[in-house]
Amino acid sequence: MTSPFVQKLRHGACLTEEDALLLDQLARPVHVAQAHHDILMEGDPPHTLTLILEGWACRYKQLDDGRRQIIALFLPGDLCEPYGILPHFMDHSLGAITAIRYARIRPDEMRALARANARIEEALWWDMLLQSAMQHEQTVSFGRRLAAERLAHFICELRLRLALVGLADETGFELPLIQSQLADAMGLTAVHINRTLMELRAAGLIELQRKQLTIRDPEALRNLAVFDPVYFHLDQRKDCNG
Amino acid sequence: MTSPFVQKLRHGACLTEEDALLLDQLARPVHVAQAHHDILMEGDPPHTLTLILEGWACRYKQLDDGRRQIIALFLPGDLCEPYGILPHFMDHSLGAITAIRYARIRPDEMRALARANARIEEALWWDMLLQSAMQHEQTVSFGRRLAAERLAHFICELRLRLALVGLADETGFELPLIQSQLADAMGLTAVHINRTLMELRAAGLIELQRKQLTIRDPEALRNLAVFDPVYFHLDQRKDCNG
DNA sequence: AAACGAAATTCACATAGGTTATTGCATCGA
DNA sequence: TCGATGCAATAACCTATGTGAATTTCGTTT
Repeated sequence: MTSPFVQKLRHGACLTEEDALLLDQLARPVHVAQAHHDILMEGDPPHTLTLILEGWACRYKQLDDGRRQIIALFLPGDLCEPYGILPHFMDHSLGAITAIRYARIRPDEMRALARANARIEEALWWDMLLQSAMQHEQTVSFGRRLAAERLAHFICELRLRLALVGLADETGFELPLIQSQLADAMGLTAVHINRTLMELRAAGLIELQRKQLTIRDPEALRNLAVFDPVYFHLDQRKDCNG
Repeated sequence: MTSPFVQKLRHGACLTEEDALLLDQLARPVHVAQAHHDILMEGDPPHTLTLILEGWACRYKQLDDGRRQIIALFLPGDLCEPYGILPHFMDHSLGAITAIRYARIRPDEMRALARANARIEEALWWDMLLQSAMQHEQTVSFGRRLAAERLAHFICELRLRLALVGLADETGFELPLIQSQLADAMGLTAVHINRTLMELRAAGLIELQRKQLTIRDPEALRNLAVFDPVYFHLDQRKDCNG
């Protein structure tokens, strides 16, 4: 079984078996965190990068009056910070959504590996390109998409991200977020998430029960979202041949 | 006169005179673009990084029905893409807001320079950290801040960014955006930007006439925005001595 | 100074989404 | 079996922001 980290990075560059091994060796030892617990809090010195191995986590900020915004979701294989630098102090928190397994990686080691291995370096840069492109789409969603479009886009993007690490197929995936977490992730309220979910259900686009999201009509969902996956830059990889 | 690029990067790492020279030599030749013209359009192959030398530019996306979202503003000294990688095809457009002067830099040259010079590498990573932190704040703004808070935050952030390159002081700066551009940048409509601007004026926080933004009450503005500049990570630089 | 066009301002009205509260339904531990 | 508890669903009402016009101001050109 290849790790989700390697599995994801292979979409950005051609990695050999040896490259895969080098990456996986960095990702030790394995740590765990319980659901709803913080891995890092705003103001903490991070010391290491965080790599999610299993489960879901998120980057979030909380305003003084309690308003909370989830800035990014992290799935298996996701690096929670750009690989080359750590801030002295966190300007946001990193929280586990489900129970998670994760690794802590020192950025100087990551940098040394990238410097020594052009394929790995390429893969890591591609990953940053994708992270940043997803941030851009999020700005577009929050700024200009209606709730239903926004939710549809979110589902399409999540499905593709999970598919890259073998955790989703055409028909759906496991979505471990409750509606208030969805709300915090989408810049809406829980009540409105509920309404919008109902709307998508009524339109026959999705189903969602017991944390299992089923996409009933993929094309209609993509159309509503105007989801175009070019921003994943899956064309960046040179052909991997012998 | 040090270039705005070097001037900005000096906030992220200690650069010698020689480092500054190396960076400035990369940034040649100089190109120009007229106000309102696109430098790169969605779908174009970019070939080079874009470095803004003078004037304002922006990253934006346009939806099919005309809705437009400005994703980021680029000021003098700003690199419009992460320095180490270019997508094969742009997933967004890059447009000049004012007339601009800019340089085109090949990412392999940028990477080579960073690899050869640890101070420059550090500075570039800090710049990426800042870019990404600003994106996070934008998500918080769009998701959870009311129009007046959002606008106030935007002004505080812009002022600080411009101050880093000597283009703003405590009292204000030149803001070359018309209200419909402000609207596209903040995920609001021009009418509501107008209302909100009026509100901030009426509260005695700002003035804005003939593209000159004056901050009348900096503290009140910061309070309204709950603006905390820790996310600029201005503490990252090791002390620069002898 | 007149004339023009772009931008700012204002108005009346519409609506997407927020707020607060209630209900029902699982699940779970005692 | 019985409350707790957490979450989904829904309802009634509210408000921040959007929409689609005027109308006014202002900078620029003639």
